[in-house]
Amino acid sequence: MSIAGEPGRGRATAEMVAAKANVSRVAVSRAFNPHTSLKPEKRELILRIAKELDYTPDRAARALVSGRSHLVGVIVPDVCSHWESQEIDALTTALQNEGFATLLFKTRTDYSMDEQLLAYMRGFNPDSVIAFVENVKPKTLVRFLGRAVPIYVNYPFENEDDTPVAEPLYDRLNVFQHNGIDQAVALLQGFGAKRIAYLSGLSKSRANVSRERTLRRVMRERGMGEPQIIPGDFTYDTAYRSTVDLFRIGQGADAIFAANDVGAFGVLDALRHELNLRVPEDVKVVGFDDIAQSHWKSFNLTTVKFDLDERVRCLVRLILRRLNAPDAPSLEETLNTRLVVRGTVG
Amino acid sequence: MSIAGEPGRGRATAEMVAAKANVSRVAVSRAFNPHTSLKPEKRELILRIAKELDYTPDRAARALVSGRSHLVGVIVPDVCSHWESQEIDALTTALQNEGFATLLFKTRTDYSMDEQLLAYMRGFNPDSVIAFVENVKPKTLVRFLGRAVPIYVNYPFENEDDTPVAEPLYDRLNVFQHNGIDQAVALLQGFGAKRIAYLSGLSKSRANVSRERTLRRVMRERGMGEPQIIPGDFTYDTAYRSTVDLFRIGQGADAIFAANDVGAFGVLDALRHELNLRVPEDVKVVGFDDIAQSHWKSFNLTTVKFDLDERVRCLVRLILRRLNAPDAPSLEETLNTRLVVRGTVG
DNA sequence: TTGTATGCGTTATCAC
DNA sequence: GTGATAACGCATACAA
Repeated sequence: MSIAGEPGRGRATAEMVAAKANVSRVAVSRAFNPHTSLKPEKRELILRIAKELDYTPDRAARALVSGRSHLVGVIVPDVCSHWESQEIDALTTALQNEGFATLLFKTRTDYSMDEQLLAYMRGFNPDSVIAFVENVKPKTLVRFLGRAVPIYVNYPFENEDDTPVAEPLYDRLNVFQHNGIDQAVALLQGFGAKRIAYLSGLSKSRANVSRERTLRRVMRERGMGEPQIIPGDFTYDTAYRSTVDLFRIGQGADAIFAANDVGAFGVLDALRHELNLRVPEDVKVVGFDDIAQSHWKSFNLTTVKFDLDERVRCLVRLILRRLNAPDAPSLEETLNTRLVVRGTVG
Repeated sequence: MSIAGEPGRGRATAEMVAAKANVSRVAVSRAFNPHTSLKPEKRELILRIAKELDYTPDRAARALVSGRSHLVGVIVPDVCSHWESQEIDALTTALQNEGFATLLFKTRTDYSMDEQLLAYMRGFNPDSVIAFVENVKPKTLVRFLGRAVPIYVNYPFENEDDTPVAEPLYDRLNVFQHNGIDQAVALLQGFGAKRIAYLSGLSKSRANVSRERTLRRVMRERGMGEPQIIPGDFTYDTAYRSTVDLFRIGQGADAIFAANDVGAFGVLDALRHELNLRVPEDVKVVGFDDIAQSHWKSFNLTTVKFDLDERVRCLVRLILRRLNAPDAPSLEETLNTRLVVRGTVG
């Protein structure tokens, strides 16, 4: 079972393949780079021998000379948060299909991201970086990226000056939340809800702030007054406590719009198991995200949905476009939201 | 467009730092490798200049010559499956602290893993690989790993010949499930359960087979006869359907032991919302994993727990031990389970 | 179409 | 303790 070159441990190298195929080392390199010119039969031969020897080009070496690591850094505060884990999953699959690998970096859950982590990350030379964190300014991030251009998932505010800034360069996925929120409020209104409470997410989060502002505007447009804001941080436990407080200490509400699905679960459990209220008869509940659990019978949650697959496609497209045109000005993609109606409003 | 030597785009190199600090390029390299000998003041100076220039050693170049990529490959079928996402999260944090980055690879959910993915992964030259998949034999995996030694999470069977095999070399984390299962069955027995059903996980899964066998043995030892096996695949939906079938078509049960927590959630929802049975009065339920959701009020699940932190520590220890002794024989670590008692048994 | 020569940024091996 | 020099494995400009 031993072969010339002995690839038992320590991988086969291009040189070994070249030797066995009676070609030059360069030919082997070319065989693995589709756009180069090489006689088809020769390429075929080389690829066959390579397979025999279990040879794959070393990406570290390739990265060194080509300046492409084929690594995409993903910075997350929490891998196991439901929405993010679904997004990482889909993103990894999509990137894999394009020949990239996902490199995971974890920040602290409080959204802080120190320069040490950034410097550490840069050492791996990612071709691109997707930041799920929101507290780090592009200006800071860019310093640590070498040639990579960061991608931000952006939740545009109402009335915000949105002209792209030239410096520093970063690409954006703009997620417009208006449609879904408007549909949700219309549904609530149609079922007679008057007093709507908004269970906030982390106050630092742009996604949260944007949701709250949009909700405010939509309700105003529909002549429904102001939503009552109750404190939250995207977690189940806080949502649970806040809901109990809203009804035990505060004035209660006809409907609760939660900043995310997991928070909505906490709301539901508090309403049903602690406050003995019926959903949707006594209180209606709407979430945000449409994570996989939302269709579970315990929750059966009406929620504002992102299209995950479309979202991932946008991100991958941004990466590829940027790699094809490293000097292009700021790139953008756009995504919308829509309402998924289940059992918690009615 | 941009000026070379300027750290704006295109990172600073060791040479630039050397020039600015008036030292040799080699000194810069040494400054970043703690165990090398360098006059402390000199090291300090270099590190300061490096910080000024935002310099970090390029890991691709370093990997090329040192043979260490500081990349740990993690192969998962499903990032968003609850237990795995928690494990990936903890693992990434732990690895990051040791200077490694997590490289994510996704297999198909059906546990298949083709050689194309393996070859692809190997190109990145991971220092170590942790396989959460169970259908790939070490013998196959090793072919694609170069110098890395794979780590398997192993669920030893009862009465299994467990002498480590010399060839191929791989390291193992042995998870003994007996303690937790025994405690769970004792609790069920203490509360008078006689007919226990086991909601199976994927039948191909070693973890599942081991759980089932251990449950069988524990029940036999306690004079409780055989468990009834109902089909499952670790998902909520299948668990839900199987539970309904068990009571509508089959004979029902006093208690259901689910192969994982998510399955147990499906069981709970089916019992309460579809079959109008009370838990734990009519039917008792036990899960496996103790994921974060299990303490949620909707579920409040009694479950067999792995200690996640301990598990991650074991994995990291295996990686470090192996890197320190690449030629050592098969390494092992051991982990136990225990019962977490909540509200679904009583 | 093919081969030769060079360089990518770093660490290891020697000398001193 | 320090510096020159040689790898590491690959891709590309250039010459043939």
